[in-house]
Formats: sequence, structure tokens, C-alpha cells
Amino acid sequence: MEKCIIWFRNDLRLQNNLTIKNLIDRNSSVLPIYILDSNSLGSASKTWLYRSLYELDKQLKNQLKVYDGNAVNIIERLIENYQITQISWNRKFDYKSIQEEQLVKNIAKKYNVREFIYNSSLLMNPEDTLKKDGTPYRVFTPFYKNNYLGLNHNAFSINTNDIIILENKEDKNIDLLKDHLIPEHTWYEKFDRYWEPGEIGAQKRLREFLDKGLLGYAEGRNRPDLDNVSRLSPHIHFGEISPNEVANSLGDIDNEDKERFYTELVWREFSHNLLFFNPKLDTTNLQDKFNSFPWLKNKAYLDAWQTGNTGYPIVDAGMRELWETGYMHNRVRMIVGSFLVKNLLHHWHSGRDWFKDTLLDADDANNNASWQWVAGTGADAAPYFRIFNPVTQSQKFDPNAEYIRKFVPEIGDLPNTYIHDPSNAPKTVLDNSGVKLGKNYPSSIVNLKESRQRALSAFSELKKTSS
DNA sequence: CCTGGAGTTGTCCTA
DNA sequence: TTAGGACAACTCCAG
Repeated sequence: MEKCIIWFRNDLRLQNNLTIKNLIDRNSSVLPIYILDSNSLGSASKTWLYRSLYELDKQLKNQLKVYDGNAVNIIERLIENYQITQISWNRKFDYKSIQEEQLVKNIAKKYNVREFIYNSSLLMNPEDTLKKDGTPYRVFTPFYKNNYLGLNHNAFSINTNDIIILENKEDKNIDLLKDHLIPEHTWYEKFDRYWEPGEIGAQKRLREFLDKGLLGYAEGRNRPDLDNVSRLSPHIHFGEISPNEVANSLGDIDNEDKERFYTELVWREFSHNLLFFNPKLDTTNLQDKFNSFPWLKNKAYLDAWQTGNTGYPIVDAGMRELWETGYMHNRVRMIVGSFLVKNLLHHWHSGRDWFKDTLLDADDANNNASWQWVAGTGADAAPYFRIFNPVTQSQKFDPNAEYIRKFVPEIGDLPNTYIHDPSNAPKTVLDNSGVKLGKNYPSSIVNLKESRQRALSAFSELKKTSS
């Protein structure tokens, strides 16, 4: 019987996983492994990863072996020690992982080990999404229409009893990683109230979304006070559920809600394509004229933003939701992003870094592509004069301020008329609601009109100097 | 190569 | 109160 390493990466599941399906089809036995690269992970993600690996290990009868270190060396040693003849993994699309895969391929060749490489984390391979002239798309709509409209999504199920696990004498189980992944700071413990990492939790989340969130998604997705978003992002990021299965579960895409949700999956694809074709998406503005943009990098502003103390309740609610739950509603991500980059004129890298460290769904492709979009540095970014007004957005998308009251309870007694912008509420209203600006809730740290104007001026300066 | 139409998610002012 | 246009040009994409 052939012995196969399955190198788990961002595909921490058994169902709808091509490495597993083909392993069973080949009738090979498996040595399942995971190799940690803790430097590339944010603090919140690490806690999720630990839980997710723990669940996967259970599904593999506690035979998942974990390692910390250089993937190439580790795999080489395993090939030698266990007379491995096959290796299988699912592709990743960031530069570092691509390099790593190449080195592992070289090792496989050296030992005459057969490779089985799949893509179980995107609906399409980036190489197959190119324009007719062979270059990658830079605009979402044609990328979507020409590649994904009418695409079939196959789902398949695995009989886990068919997986033959190699006996592994080395005593390297999941506990090895606990010290690397679980921080001393215990803020993450409250995440348990909101999330169930692992394949089973992912399946439950999908069913719940299909039952309760999908109807009305097209409109409701913009409302942080409603429950229309899927919250599948951390599950999808770690591959606890496959995007193919998610797409497949929609059935025929025959209404606006399904179509809208499907395009969000394709936005994820688009971000991964941007990263794949622009490996330095994290450091390089897609529009290089922004390289000379006069970002302020004001430490006090950044601190107020991170801690949810800007004096704009929708922004503060979002930042506190992030800290409290490891997640932020999509609409609110745009609002806080625009606020940091435009009203505070702070570099998008700082926002990206904070999100990477605190989001459970932190994903280098989505994170960098989205921050580039909101900062206006992206290839297809919004025109620069599109600056979100956090008060207007709040009134529009959290009309009854239920979201604000949930995460910024100290201003909860303010009436709906004033709760979106306490700094402009009459003194008597503030007094009656127990709000003391600067004491128990901050005064707004910037004037919206002035900071908007400041951003617009900075952008128009940029235009002059670059032409 | 040329050309015309189009581009995730807004805001503000004016009539 | 509300609807429509201005905001600016530029790049992308497909025929």
C-alpha cells in the first residue's frame, strides 16, 4: 500500500476536500500533518487555528501530527522516516506559500515521491481567470461575468471510514502547538460565546445562514443590526468548509439574494487573484501615485480608532465588536476603514495590521485587497471623493441604533435622533441620558467636514504632483 | 490600434 | 422633502 502525506494547510476539513477524496480513490494510507508558521498569523487567528486543528485531530482519530518549523525540512524527514511514496496538498496563493510549495516539490522529486496537488479553497484557479489577452482582470464586474456566471459547483461527500491512517510513532500531537497559539492575554476567551471553530461548526453555520439569513440578504447584508450576513468567513478562511460546497448549497442562483451572496464569494476569489498576481499586495499600492501620499500617522488617532474611542458611535461600535467577538460586520468594516484612512488620514497599513491581529477571519488576500480598495490605492478603487460619512451611514444602516446600543452601551439612553452623533446633541439631551462627553464617552476626535476637506485636498495635491 | 461604454458598497448642494 | 446632478478624470475591457 502506498503511503501518502497529506499536508493540511488552509483546508482543515475532510468533506469536499480533494486531497482526501483522491487519497481514498488511490487506496493509499495517510500520514496527516500540519506545519505551523506562527509568524504569518494574527493573535485572534491563532486561537481559532488551535481550536480548528483540535477538531480536525478528533476527526482523524487523534492522529493529526503537528510541527513547528521549516516545512521543507520537516517533510523531508518524514519522507525518510516513514518510507513515504506520495504527498498531497491543496494550493495556497500567497507568495511565501507558493515558494514553499516549489521547495517541497523539489524534495518530492529528490525522493521520487509522487505529488497530488489540488485547489480546494477557490472556485477557480487564478491561471484560468485571465482575459483573452492573457493578463489578469483588474476590474471586478468583467472578472465575475466572464468567469463565474453559470459556473458549476460540485460538492461530494467523503466516507471518513474509508480513510486509512498510518500509525505514527512520533509523539507530536496537537498539544505541541498550544503554547504557540494560545496567548497569555485571555481576551479571546469570550469568542467561545459566538463561534464554533471546526468542520462541524462550519456546517451548522452554513445551515443556519441558509435557513435564516439568506432570505433578504441582498438588502439586509448592509444592516449590522440585522442577522442577514453568513459569518462564514473564518470557517472559509481556514478551509473548514469549501467555497464550492457553499456555492453548491445555494442551488440554482435564481434570485437576487442568492446572486448577491454568490458575488461575495467571487469577491473573495477576486482578492485571491489580486494577491496571486500582485505578490506584494501588502506593501505596494496598486496605484503607485499613492506612494507619495501624505499620510499623517498620528498615534493618538490610531489609538482612539483601535480602542473604539473616536466619538463616532458607529465607528466605536465596530471597533468594539471586533475586540469583543473577533469579527466585524462588513458594512461597518467599510465605515471604520474609510474613517481611519480618510477622516484620520492614517496609512492603510495600520488598519490592515490591526485587522490582521484581531480578526478571526484575518486573510491576507481579503484584508490587503479590501484595505487597498477603501484607501483608494486599489486598481479598481472607489473614486477619491467617495468618503463615507459615519453619521449618515449610521442613520441609514443602523436606523434604530440597535447595533450601537449593543456595543456602546454607555450612550444607550440617548434618543435615536442624537445617538448617531452625540457631539452634536444638545446639552440637556446629553444630561438627561447620562452622557458626559469627554468623561464617559469621548467627544468626536475630528470634525467630519474639515477632515473630509483635508482628505480631498491631499488627494488633489497628489494628482498635481504625479502628473 | 481605435473607440466607446463602464466602473461594489457616497456625499453634498441645489432647485 | 426629495430628486438629480456635480464631484474628475482615468483605466479597464471588449468589440
